[in-house]
Amino acid sequence: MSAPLRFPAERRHTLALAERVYAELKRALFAFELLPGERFSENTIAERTGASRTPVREALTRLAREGFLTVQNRSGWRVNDLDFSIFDQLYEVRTIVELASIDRLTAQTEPAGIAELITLWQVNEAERLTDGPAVFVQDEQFHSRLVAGTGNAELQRIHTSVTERIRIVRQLDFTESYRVEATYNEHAAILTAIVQHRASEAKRLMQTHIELSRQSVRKISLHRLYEARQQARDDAHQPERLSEPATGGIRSPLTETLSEKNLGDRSHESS
Amino acid sequence: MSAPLRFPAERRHTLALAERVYAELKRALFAFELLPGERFSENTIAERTGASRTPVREALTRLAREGFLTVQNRSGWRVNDLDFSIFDQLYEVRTIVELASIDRLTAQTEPAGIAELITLWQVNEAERLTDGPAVFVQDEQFHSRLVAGTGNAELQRIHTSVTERIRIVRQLDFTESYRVEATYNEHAAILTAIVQHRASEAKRLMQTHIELSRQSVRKISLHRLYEARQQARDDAHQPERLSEPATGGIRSPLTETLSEKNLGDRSHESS
DNA sequence: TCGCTCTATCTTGTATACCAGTTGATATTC
DNA sequence: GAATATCAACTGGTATACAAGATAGAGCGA
Repeated sequence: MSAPLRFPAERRHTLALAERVYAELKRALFAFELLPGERFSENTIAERTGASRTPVREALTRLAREGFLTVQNRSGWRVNDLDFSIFDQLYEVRTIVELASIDRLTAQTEPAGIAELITLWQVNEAERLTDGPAVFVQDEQFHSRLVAGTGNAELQRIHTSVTERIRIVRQLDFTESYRVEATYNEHAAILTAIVQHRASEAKRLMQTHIELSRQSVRKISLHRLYEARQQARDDAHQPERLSEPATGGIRSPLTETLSEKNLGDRSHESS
Repeated sequence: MSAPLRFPAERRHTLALAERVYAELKRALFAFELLPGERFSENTIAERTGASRTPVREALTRLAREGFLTVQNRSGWRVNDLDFSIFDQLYEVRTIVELASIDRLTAQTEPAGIAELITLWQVNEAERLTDGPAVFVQDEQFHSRLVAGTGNAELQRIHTSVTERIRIVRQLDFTESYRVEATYNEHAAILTAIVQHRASEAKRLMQTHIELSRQSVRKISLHRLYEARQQARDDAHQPERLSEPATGGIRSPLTETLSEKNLGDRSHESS
C-alpha cells in the first residue's frame, strides 16, 4: 500500500501530531478522498499518516464531535452522509447569526471592519477575481469578518464552526462563474446598506444572499459529487481507495442524503 | 490519599469510561471541587477516578474544547477563570438564538411544544416549586424547549452548549427565592405572548428576561463563590484539595475574572 | 441452494511504557 | 544574602500492548 496521506519525516515537532492528523483528515474529507458513507479503521489512518493510533484517535473523536464522522461500536469509523436537511438547518443558523451581526454593526457609529471589506468587494469589474476557489475563500472571509465586527468572540466561534460544516458542499458551488459575479454584486450591496446604517435593508439583502447560496447548494446533485470524486482520484494518481465499499443501491439525485451507497461507481454508464 | 471522585468498581461496562470521567469532571467543576485557576495533572485525575490516563485525556481535551479547561504545554492542566466578559458574550448568543426561536414559533399556527410548557409555568402560586435548584432545572428546560420548537437540531445543539457554559455561574443565582418568583412570572408572560402570536412582545419580554438574568449573574461576587467552595468542602468531608494553590493576590470583587488567585483562603478573615 | 453455527480476524476501548520538555528546589557562585 | 547554575522529579504527547466485543465468512446440515 502506498501512503498518499503521509507527512514528511522532517519538521516533526513543529505542530502537535494530533493537530496535523486532524488537518489532514479534514482536507481529505473536503477533497472527497474520504467519501460520504465510506468506512475505515483507525489503523488505516495511522498507517497512512505515519502516526500512531493515539493522535489519530484524538483527531477522529474531534471530527466526530464536529459532525463529520461517526464511530461505530468496536466496528470502525464512517464518514457521515451529506445530509441536506442538516445543511438547511446550518444555513438557518448562519442566517440567524449574520442577521444579528448586521443589527449590531449598523448600531455602531463606525461599523467595525467594514471599510476594509469595501476595498475588497466594491471594485470595478477589472479588479475582480474570476477564479472560483479563490473567490470562495474571500467569500468566507467576508461573512466571517462581518460577524467579527460585533466583537463577540463566542458568536464568531459558532459562526466559524457552522461555516466549516457547510464548506464541503459550498465549495462545489463555486466552480461556476455566474455565482462569482453574483457574489460580488450582492456583497457590494450589503456593504453599502451597512455603512448607511440601513439595518433592515442590509438584513433583507443578506437573507436573500444566503438563501440563494442555500438553493444553489441544494441543487448539487450526485453528478457534481461524482465529478468531485473523479477529480480527487485523478489528483491522487492512485486509484485505489482506503476500502472498497458496496456499490449500487439507490441512485436518485433527489434523495435527502448523499453517500457512497447512492453514489456507486458509474464511470461505465451513459449519462 | 482518599478518592472522593472514584467510581464504584461494579457496573463497569454500562457506559464508556471516558464518558463517565467527562461527566464526573464536569460535575466537579460545577460543584467547585475543581476551582477556577486551579492546576492539576492527568495522573491526579486518573488516580482519583480509577481510570487510566487514556480516557482521562479524552475527557480533558473535550472539556478544553468546550472552554472549561486549558492544557499548558507539558506543564499540567488548569481550570479556566470565570470570565464575565465571556459570559456576557454567551448571554448575547443565547439572546440571539432564543429571539430567533420565538420568531419561528410565532410563525407556526400551533407553536410546537408550547402547550406542555404552559401546564408547567402558568400555574397558581400553590402549585409552584420553591426549591431553587429544582426551579433552575425547570428553567433550563423551558428555554431549551422553546428552541426545540423550531425543529432545528443544529440550533438546539448550539443553544445547549451555550447553556452549559453559563450554567456554572447561573446555578449560583438560583439560591435566592425572589429570582424563582420572577422566573415564574416572566415565563408565563412570554408563553402568553407566543400563543397569541405576538412576536415582538414575546421577544421584548424574553430579551428583558435574559438581560435580568445576566445582570443578576454579573453581581455574583467573590463572596458567593467563596461560599460555594466552602459548601463543596463541607460536602466532601475531606478538606484536602487536589493541589494547594498560591493564595493571596488581588481580591477586588470588581475584577472581570474570578479565579483562585483572587479568591484565596479567607476563612480566618472578617467580612 | 438456503440458512445456521462457529470461529478466526478485525475493530475499538483501555492500560501501560517511553520520551522529551518544564519546573522548581537546591547547590553554587559572587 | 542575592543572583544564578544545576538537576531531579514531574508533566503531557506519543507509541505500544492488551482485552473484549463485532463481524464476515467458511463449514456444515438440511
